[in-house]
Amino acid sequence: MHNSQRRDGSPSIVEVARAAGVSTATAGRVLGGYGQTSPASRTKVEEAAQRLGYRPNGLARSLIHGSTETVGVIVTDIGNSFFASAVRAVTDAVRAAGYEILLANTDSDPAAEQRALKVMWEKRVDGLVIAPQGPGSAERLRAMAEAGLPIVLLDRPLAALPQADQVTINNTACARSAVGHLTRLGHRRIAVVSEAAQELERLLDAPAGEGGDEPPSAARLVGYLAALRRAGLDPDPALVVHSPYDRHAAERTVRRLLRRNPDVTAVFCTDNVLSSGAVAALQDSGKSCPEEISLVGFDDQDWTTLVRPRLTVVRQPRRELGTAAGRQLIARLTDRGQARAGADAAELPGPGAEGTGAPEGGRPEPETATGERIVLKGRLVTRDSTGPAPGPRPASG
Amino acid sequence: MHNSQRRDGSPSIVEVARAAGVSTATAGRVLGGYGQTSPASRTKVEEAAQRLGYRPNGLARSLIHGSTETVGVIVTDIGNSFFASAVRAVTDAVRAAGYEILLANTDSDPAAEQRALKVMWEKRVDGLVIAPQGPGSAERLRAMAEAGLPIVLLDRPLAALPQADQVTINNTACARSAVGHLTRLGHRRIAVVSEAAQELERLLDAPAGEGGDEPPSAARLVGYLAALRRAGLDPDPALVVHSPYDRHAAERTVRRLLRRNPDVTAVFCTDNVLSSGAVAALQDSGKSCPEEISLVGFDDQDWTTLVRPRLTVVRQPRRELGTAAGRQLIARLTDRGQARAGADAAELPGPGAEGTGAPEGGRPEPETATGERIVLKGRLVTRDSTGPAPGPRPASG
DNA sequence: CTGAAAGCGCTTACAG
DNA sequence: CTGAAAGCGCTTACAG
Repeated sequence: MHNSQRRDGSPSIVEVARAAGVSTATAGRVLGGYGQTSPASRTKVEEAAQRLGYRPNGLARSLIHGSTETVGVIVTDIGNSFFASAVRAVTDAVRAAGYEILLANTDSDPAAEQRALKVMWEKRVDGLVIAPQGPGSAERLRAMAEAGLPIVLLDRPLAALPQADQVTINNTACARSAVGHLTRLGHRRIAVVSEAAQELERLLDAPAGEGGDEPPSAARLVGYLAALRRAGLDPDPALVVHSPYDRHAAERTVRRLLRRNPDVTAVFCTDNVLSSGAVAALQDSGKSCPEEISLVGFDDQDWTTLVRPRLTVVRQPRRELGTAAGRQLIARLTDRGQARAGADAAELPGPGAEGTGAPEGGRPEPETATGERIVLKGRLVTRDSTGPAPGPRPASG
Repeated sequence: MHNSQRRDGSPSIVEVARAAGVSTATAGRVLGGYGQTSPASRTKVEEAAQRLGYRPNGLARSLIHGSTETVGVIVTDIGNSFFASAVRAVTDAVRAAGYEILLANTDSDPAAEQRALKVMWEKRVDGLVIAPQGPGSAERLRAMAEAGLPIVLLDRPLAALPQADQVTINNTACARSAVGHLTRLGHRRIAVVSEAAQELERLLDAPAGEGGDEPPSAARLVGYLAALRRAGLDPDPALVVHSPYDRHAAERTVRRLLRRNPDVTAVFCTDNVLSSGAVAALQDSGKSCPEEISLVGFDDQDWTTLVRPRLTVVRQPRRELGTAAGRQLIARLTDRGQARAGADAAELPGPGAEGTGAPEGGRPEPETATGERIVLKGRLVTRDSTGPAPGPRPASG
């Protein structure tokens, strides 16, 4: 009456074995569905298990197998609609292969990231999908990567961690396309709202049109600069404004921008929360859109077709990003180091995928090989918030 | 060279013990931070652990302790902004107490829910926060509840599972307030878009003004009916329209509604995705809002102040809901069955909390006791999408 | 097909 | 303070 039930009320395999009159090995084989068992012991064990309310203990199983069928997913904020969509897709992709996810948010706090990594590692996740914070993340991830834990970087690359796979979108090209749209409409005073504005100096020196190793915000700023350059325009630091990652902060920032630079005729926002702040600021500014001022947002959220004018945006394939990341991780977990999720990603509806740097087999240690680079394509969706530049100046090619 | 490193490359406590020249018990005490250890062995063991790259195995620890410091969180869709916010808050609440979360989506599919529950149970989560599907969920959860697993129901009650705690909002009162606002503005032909429209018959017979045990959609419909009744209006089944949980479906539904019932002067939407569909439909209808038609949405999302007219909505405390659910679960996990998160919830900024049915201590078996009922308050936020009913009829009431 | 035994990596009484 | 031993719940060779 005291030792036949464990503390959590669930009997172990030895109780079931005893009740069924077989050894624990046989009970284990029946209940775990491995090895050989006779129909006779099968019925005895199953009946006993049923009667006692047996429930397998995944911890013991994982301890032996060395795998938990669980992957860690670390993002900055699951409350952000971008990550909500992406994580949903990651979940679906890995769950289809029988994996659960352990979720953590970092709010871009290195300490929180560190803590999440430590806990997940101790809980023995089989792999990791992570939207890293920045260069520091590479240091935090290195030991895990070197120990052979499959890691897929989501949305943000990490040049210092080449062995990890990464799934990103072509941010620079997207931004170039958005701003190119504006220059073709004749705009010459084009502002950009960016989280990476402080890095303008550095990015001005970046090789023309590249930004593959930059985080999204910086890569988009590179695209902005490239588009200006192509149109023969000089970047004006006063029009490259920084905003914290918060809608109301972005609203204040844009309001101030427009007040101080009345000649601005177009604004490009480099992500979803900055976009909503900019819409609010514009509505408040008294300027008509797109007649007096044009606006391009980032990330095609539902509300962008509900506001008036409908917002021209860069659409990024959020779900596909998550799907590709999840599939890539699964490929690593099953193919054991010879993964090529590039092929899988190419099956995705919208975006194409470009895998590069695939390790050609034969290397004994995949740890020293370089990970997949999967780049999904976003695209400009032109709607009503962008129009010809106002004033006498004619549109130029 | 072969047996000093495990398959995952991480040495176990016995390797560390050997390297440090102590017993595994002593090594365990140092590395696990329990028991008594001398400074001498502490340094020896720590040095060895450092050198070998020791990393504790949480599975073994959990197997012994009988707890995993992990809670399951099951929602219909983390991609939905409501759950994205709520889950974020749950995560923060439980993480503050040292717990991780295992996340699953069900898409309201009973089979998916069943599978998630099974896996989480086998992985030995210490507790569960779940937005259940409906009555079937009670059956699926019963065994776990009876085995003593703490369960907190998020957003949706489950009358058939009284032992679980539940955290909901006062949906009926919110809806009554929203529709009351419309009747006071003189509207008499008020439509409602609801996922629970098919249940109208049954709900018409519900005790006046109650809806505490109904899922949100039904509870809101009850509130709608109560508000009509109070205004002396008879509900018209033609104005209670069902829509699947999808923005575009909702848009079509509302368009059809308005076409067939040109005398409708107000529409109440009972959740966030239905609201965005309705806004789209209204914009498309050619009717001006609020002059010809008023609209009340549900769930105060960012975009509701970005559209014109700004949307009048019922604001629900999404984050607080998640926080209260997380705290309640933690209370159960630490207080061992004597939890009272009602007090905690009352500390939350906005909403008040009403705990009822708290079990008064002394009962030997908490399993037979009834769980907490925490009800958070939503409220109507009046903006520009609601105005006086058009036509000759004066406002009454 | 079946069972006794060893083991996954750690923790916990129990002696000393 | 320390170590030998047993044990958490399961799986895996190894004999039979």
